[in-house]
Amino acid sequence: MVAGPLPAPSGPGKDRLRLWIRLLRASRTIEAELRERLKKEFDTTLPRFDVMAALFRAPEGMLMSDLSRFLLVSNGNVTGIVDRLVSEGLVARARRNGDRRTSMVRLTDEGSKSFATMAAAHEAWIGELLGKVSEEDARRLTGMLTSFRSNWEGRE
Amino acid sequence: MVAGPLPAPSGPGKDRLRLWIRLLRASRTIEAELRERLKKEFDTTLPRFDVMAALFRAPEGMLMSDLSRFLLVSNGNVTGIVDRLVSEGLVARARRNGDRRTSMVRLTDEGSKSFATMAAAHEAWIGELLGKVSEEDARRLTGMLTSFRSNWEGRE
DNA sequence: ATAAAATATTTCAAGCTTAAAGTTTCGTAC
DNA sequence: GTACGAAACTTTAAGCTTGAAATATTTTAT
Repeated sequence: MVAGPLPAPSGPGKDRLRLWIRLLRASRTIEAELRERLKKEFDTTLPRFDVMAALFRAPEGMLMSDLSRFLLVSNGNVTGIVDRLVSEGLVARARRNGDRRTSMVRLTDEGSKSFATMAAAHEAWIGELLGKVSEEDARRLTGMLTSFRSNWEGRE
Repeated sequence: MVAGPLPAPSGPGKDRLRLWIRLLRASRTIEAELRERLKKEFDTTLPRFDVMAALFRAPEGMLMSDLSRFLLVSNGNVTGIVDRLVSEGLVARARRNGDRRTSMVRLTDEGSKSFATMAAAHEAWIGELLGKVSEEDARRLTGMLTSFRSNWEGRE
């Protein structure tokens, strides 16, 4: 997946393949840097941060299935991460009146406060890591990725 | 990390943040699709495919440390993946004459044949998943990502 | 009302991942 | 040539990840 430097294959489709490899390497590199900083600065992980970010945007709470769909990860995966966040007091599960299969998951006050701090640092890190991308280029790149989104995101 | 739709925050740096989120969602979505197909079609995993792809480009073999640096993953990680590939007969470790700490890792004939088949399918999948991206747009996007690479890849 | 299908979630096994600690081997300075 | 630090790997513990199986609850069809 992360093929790279040396040869430079050509032929039909090679440009798309090369694009995919660049895309993957860029996101892996940035992701690794963010993971390391989250660990060092806040003693947390990327998956925990992701879940908290999703919940921060939904003060009324989210269902487990909403979380897993939004985060693009499996159902069982979210269970474990939420379990750990609950045991750390950052997230709470609330039984619902109507449907007893589901529970609303939301940030606790502590979780919300904790996330606000991390989010500010996170945004600054992105600004630093993508510093050489001008705001205008960023908008243009975002636009290109957005316009192709329907191609790979079959559902959205 | 994978924040998304609803609100549309603005302010300095928000464009870069939005770019990062798009980048991450694009690569995660495509990655998930590839993982699923590798599993279904070839009963293998993305990490195994990555290792084999790296080795395929280096017929003379690679050191474990070369592999982990190239693939952007930790040293210990590669050990486990290579162990499994060895036990499947797709990869071989060869002791070196000079330095007894290291071993050259390379594809076996079976591994090489197996990879060639998967690589063809893989390239076709990418062509399909990125089908709406014209070859020209692909080259342009690749160029933009490449020109910003030094920003996030401190080493290369 | 009852059975069957659908939904929401958790559990499980296997594998991936990292950071840190441990092992072996090498190079180099005395 | 001995000791010391560096280098290449492996091992370990904890956590992430998936797909599939298991639970529990709700909905739908009869």
